[in-house]
Amino acid sequence: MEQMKRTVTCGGLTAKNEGQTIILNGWVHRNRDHGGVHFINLRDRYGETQIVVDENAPETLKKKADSLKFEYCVAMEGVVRLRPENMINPDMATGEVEVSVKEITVLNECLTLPFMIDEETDSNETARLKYRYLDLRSQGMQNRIILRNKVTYALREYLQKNDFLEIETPTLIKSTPEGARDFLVPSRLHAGRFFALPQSPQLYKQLLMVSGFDKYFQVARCYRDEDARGDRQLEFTQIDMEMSFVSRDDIFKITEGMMGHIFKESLGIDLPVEFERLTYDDAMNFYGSDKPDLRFGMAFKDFAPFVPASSFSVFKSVLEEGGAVKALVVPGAAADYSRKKISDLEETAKTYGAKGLAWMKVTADGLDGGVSKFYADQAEAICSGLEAKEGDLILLMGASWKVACNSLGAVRSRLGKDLSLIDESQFKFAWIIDFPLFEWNEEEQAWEPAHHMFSMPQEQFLETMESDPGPVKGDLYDLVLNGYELASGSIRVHDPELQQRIFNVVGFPKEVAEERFGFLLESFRYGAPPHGGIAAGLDRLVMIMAGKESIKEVIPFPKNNAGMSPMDESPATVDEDQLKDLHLDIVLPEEKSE
RNA sequence: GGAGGCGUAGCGAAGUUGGUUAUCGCGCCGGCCUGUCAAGCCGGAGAUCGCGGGUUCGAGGCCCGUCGCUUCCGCCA
Repeated sequence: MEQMKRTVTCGGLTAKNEGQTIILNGWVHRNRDHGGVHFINLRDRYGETQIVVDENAPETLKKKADSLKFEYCVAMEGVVRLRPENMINPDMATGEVEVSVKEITVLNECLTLPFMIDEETDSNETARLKYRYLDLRSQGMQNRIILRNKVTYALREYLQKNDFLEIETPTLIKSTPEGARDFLVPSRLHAGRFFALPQSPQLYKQLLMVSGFDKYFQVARCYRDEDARGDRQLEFTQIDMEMSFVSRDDIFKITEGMMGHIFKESLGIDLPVEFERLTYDDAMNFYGSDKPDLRFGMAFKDFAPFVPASSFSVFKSVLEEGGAVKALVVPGAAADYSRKKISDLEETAKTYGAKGLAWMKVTADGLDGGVSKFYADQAEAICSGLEAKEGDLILLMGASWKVACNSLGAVRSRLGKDLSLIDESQFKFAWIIDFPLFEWNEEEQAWEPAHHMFSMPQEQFLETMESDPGPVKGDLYDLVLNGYELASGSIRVHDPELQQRIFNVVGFPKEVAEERFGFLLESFRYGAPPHGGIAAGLDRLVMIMAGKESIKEVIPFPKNNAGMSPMDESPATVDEDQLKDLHLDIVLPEEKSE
């Protein structure tokens, strides 16, 4: 092997190398035998090079070239030469040159592939995950893993330059049952006790603030034992940050700077210096989502003013019950949207709890179709109020405020895709600010934290927090990008008294708080600085940058949506002895009878 | 936990209102070919149509059940 070690990579040859004798190591990407002349594309992660076996090559060499199959790992020695003028391949980085091969060594053969290794693998996901090491050979996966590396490199570079320290926090920690379900790790040394894997380094990064590490970050692996989705995995990576002596705007600034640096360094794209800001209320009222895709418009209009004068009773009772009636004007869609297509949209709305989706079309003479007869006499006022023009489709949603927003928001998102309103090349960031701190839980008949309990209420609500929790806004913020929640953070509570007041509002017993995170609360009594932070999903960020719709496309070895790995077949059963060590008995759920 | 979609050769797909030997492309095997770069041409092998049951003279297509995957809701920041 020693003498067939590569002297150059498959992406490294240009006209400048003409005449050099070189050795390449790589994989057989394509093999084209023309009888006389024979071409082999050799590939490694740096690129591809065309190898030529000339017609006057020795028979043994020709035979050897002929025996090479897809993905054989080979070493080739040869001479770099310029391709004939008319044979230059402009689509290939090394397209000016080719290597006239003198010796071929097969380093390892390859079985018949389960799928072809192309630009992108078009095989089913299970096969891709089972043979992930092959899937990762595709150009697309290689590019995305390389992009991911560029992103983590750039963010570390930026944060280090801004005096942040990268500090590791433990991944065997105490379970906190609030929020997502924890992954548990049984303790061998302490029978009946468990560690949890962190859902985030939240408590530890706050403790680091108490310790005086005033600018912290970590590329942190986090775990949540919840059902997976296209943009959610059991384990995922967060760009976790925390700062002391800062306000919300300081955190925005450093995050904007970091994103700017990441996009510039890894994609060559200039982002705006500051991102747009949108309150939670506006995001919900206008786009029906707390993570709106702002690459297209179609903001909702309020339809409530037109309800009382009409005899359409459904909307009337919605308003009487304190709900909302919202309108979505779809420009020029009246002709294209048949009853069938509108009822498809209605189905989308229904998955979000809506009971129906009303509609009407704007014609030259007023309103037509759907519920138009109830609003005929207000046609002019409605059209000017909603800024609707002839040929537009008006969709109307009446429901509780939240259902109306969410369901019409889902319809808007779908229309954005269906009508190709989205410029896929755009990256549209926005801050969503002023989230409510508390949410009313109808079932429990109690207030609960909208996010978590450690976020600071905004100053102007401090006095009325207990008497009227509903309107209390927190110093909470999300960063959204193209319709995805990319990052989430808050200014934290660092005052033990204020923290206790928040526990009281959500009915969180003092003893339980003491038992769960007493160590954090105690630390606040030792001169804890005011602090706040943010955590951004690295997988989601890279996914969006790569133009993909699943984070599995940017994670080297992801689980499938059932939370399993088809490659190693984990999770798996373990030996009795292991269970015994851990003091565990397995009780499987009973078989369904019948 | 719930809803929709999918399951046909190693991979990707087609398969009309149910009707002989289940079709196509890629890959695989054999042969031909002096410049291709998704090479081309000729030939060949390869499928109990996810599994189980039912309706029918006859099921890849219809019905019921079941399993798997997938998208979404719930859940989750």
